[in-house]
Amino acid sequence: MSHTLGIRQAQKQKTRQALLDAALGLLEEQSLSSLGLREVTRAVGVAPTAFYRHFRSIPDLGVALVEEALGSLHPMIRTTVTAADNSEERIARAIELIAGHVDAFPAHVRFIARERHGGVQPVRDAIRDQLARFAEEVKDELAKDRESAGWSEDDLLMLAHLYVDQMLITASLFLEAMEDTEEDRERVVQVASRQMRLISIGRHHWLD
Amino acid sequence: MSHTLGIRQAQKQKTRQALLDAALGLLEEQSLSSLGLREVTRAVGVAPTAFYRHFRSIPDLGVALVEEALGSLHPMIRTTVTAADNSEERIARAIELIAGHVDAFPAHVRFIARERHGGVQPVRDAIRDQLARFAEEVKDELAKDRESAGWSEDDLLMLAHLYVDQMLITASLFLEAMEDTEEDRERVVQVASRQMRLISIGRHHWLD
DNA sequence: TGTACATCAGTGAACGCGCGTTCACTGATGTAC
DNA sequence: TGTACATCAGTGAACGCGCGTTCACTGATGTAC
Repeated sequence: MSHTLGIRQAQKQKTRQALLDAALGLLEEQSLSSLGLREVTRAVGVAPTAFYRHFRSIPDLGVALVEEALGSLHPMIRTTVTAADNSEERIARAIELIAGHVDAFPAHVRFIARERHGGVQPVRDAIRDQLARFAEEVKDELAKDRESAGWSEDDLLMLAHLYVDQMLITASLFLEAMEDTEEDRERVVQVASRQMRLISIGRHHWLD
Repeated sequence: MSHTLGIRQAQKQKTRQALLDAALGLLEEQSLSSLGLREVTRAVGVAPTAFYRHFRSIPDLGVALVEEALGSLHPMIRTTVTAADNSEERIARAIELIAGHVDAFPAHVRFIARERHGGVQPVRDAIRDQLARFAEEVKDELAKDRESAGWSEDDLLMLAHLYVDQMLITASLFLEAMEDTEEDRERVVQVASRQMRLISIGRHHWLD
C-alpha cells in the first residue's frame, strides 16, 4: 500500500503549485515588486482570498519561487562546473548544458536574473543565500580536481563565485537570444565559450 | 554676456531633475516596474499632472534615468579598464575606483544593477545598448595596449564584455556591503581583486 | 519703456478602476466511535 | 458499514484607498510692436 496524501492535501498542493506557476508566467513581463495578488489568483481561476491559504504575501510567494527555481538550477550548475576545465570539448559541453537548461526552464532563469538585484528584499536575500551555497558546493567540486593542488580555500571560493556568476551571465544571454536567429544564438555560444576559456587559462596559470 | 536659459526653461529643467532625483530615491526599495507616477510627484511636491509636462510615462522616465546613471558610470569604467592590467598595484587601484564610484553614486549603481534584468523592456533595452557601447569603448582602449598584439577583434570584444560585467558585479557587491563593517568591505576587495587578477592572468596567456 | 497678446508649466477637481484585506460562509473531506 | 461531528480549502460580498488619466484653468513668463 502506497502512502498517498489525503484528497484535501493533494488538492491544496495542486492549487499552491498553480499559484506558483501562474506567478512565474506573469513575471515574464514584470518584476515581483509590481506583481499583484489578484493578478495571480485571477490567472489561476480561484478567489483572491484563496491566496492567503497558501502564502502570507507576494514576497512570501517569491521566496517559495526562489527555492523552486534554484532547485532546478542546482544540478545544472553542478554538472557544468564538473565539465568546465580548460579542454575545448568540455567547455563546449558546459555551454551546451547551460543553453539546454535555459531552453527547459526559461521562466526560472529569468526570475532569478531579474530578482537577484530586484526590489523585494526577502527574495534578494534568499537568492543571495542560495547562490552562496552553490558557490560552496562548486568550491568542493573544484577542490577534488587535481588542478586545484596548492590552491587556498579562499582562492577556490573566489573561483567558484566567478564560475557561478559567469554561468548566470551566460544563461541570461541565452535567454535574451531565445527569440533571435540561430546566427545570434551561435554568437552567444562563441562569446561564452571564449570567456570560459579565458577563465580556465587564468585558473591554469594561477600559481605560476 | 552669458547665454542663460529663460526663467521658464530653467524652472522646467529644475522640476524635471527633481522628478528624476525623487524617482531614483524611491527606487532604493522597489523596482521601476512598481514605481507610481503619483508617488514620484508627491515626493517632489508637485501635482500629479505636472508629471506629464516632462515624461510620457514611468518607463519613459526610466529611460532618462539610464542616460543619467550610465553617464556617471562612463568615466569610471573607462578609467578602471585603463588601470586594469595584471600588475598588482593597478588592479588595486581599479578596485578602489569602483568602490569610490559606488560610494559617490550608490543610487545610480543600484538602479542599473536592478533594471538591467528588470521588468520594463524599454529600460532594459536602453541599458543593454549603453553597456554594449561601453564594451566597444573598452575594446578600443584594450586595443591600444601592447599586450593586445595578435588579438582578434572578436577576442578583444569578448574580453571587454568580461571586464564590464565583472565591474558591475564588483560594484554590486560593494553596494550590498555599504552598510556592513569595514571587515566585510575588505573581504569584497579581496575577492574582487583576485577575480580581476585571474582574468588578467587568463588574458596574459591567451595566445600561448 | 510700455502695452497687448501668446505661450505653457503647473493646478486641482473629477472619473472609473483594480487593489489588498476582513469576514462570515459553505460544503467536501477527515475522524471518532 | 454508518453516523455525527470537526476540519479547513476555497468563496463572495464588502470596505476604504490610491492609482493613472482627462480636462479646463491660472498666472507668470515671453514676445511683438
